[in-house]
Amino acid sequence: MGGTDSIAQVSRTVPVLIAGPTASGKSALALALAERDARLIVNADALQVYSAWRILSARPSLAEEQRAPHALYGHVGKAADYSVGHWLREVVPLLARPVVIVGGTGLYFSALTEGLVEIPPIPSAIRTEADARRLGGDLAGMIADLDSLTANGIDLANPARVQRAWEVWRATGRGLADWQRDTGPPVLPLSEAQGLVLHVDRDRLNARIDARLDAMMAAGALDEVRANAADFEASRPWAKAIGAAEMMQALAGQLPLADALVLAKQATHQYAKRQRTWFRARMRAWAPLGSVEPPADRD
RNA sequence: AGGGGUAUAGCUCAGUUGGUAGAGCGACGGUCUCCAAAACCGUAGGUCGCGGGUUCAAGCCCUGCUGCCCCUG
Repeated sequence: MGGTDSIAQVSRTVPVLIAGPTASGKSALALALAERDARLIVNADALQVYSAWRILSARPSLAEEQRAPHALYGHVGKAADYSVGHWLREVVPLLARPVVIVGGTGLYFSALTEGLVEIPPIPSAIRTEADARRLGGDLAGMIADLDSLTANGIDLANPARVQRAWEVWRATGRGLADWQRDTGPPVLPLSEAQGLVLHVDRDRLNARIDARLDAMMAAGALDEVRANAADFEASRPWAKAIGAAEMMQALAGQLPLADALVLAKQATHQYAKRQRTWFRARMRAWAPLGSVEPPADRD
């Protein structure tokens, strides 16, 4: 498959899932399918859920949102806690309608089609305690608290993974690995949907990424960052939009804007690489699809 | 023009009393079941500006040239 004519081969009945790296043209394809089949477009992108970013996260424009119903876009505020679990719970009721789920967050799709254990949310007090220990460099202490099954199953050099395992143990008194053994059936098995992964040649994708950032700047990305400057906290999930931190520095006069843009493009290339790795390794069963050419300004 | 400084991986730089080179970033590859546009792991890059010389041995010393920077006129 490849090109816009590929749409003809996509199912008109089952849920369609479209994954792909940033700037690969996912949104355009989703919109075409939504218009053809009267589908609801459901976001599967960890950053496009935040209301703070429309331009910087390459969220569908207002005009595009009017062409078809969109869900889970820009509906999360800065103060809210949000993660795969929240996303999955929000997706479930939407599956009653014809949908096309589109995004670049591999973890979200894996949770949807392969399952995710329901582990109780971590109380903020424990999160705070865990953050303090991690930042204090007490990774070894946290690892020592873990049960051996869990410890053997995670990357002990990865602070984020260790913290997650520790938080689960601390909040529930049960090891993460033990919880995960109880993973139930997926909400939407791949066999009941059509999974598509967009592929774009690396060099071409990087060029599209660069062009898209330039387009974002022309569309007012810097103003959007300025509007979020007052309560910008680099460690908060919503603030992780690629380019936000770099442009904040530029606005503060700590970095020439041109340099900030180079860094943002670089970071986006690296992000796209991580996405490619995930799709390649975890979504082998999904149908590969060439990118929809024209629109490089959207996902 | 004269004086001084500098020239080491794509970039910024380390290289101890001379024993044929390292780091960070980048690039490339990978991992990942709840902060995932996150976090983490691995790999590959250098005829040490060019030419002479001293030495068993030179990125390190001497010398000529070239580029760049600073100062003076």
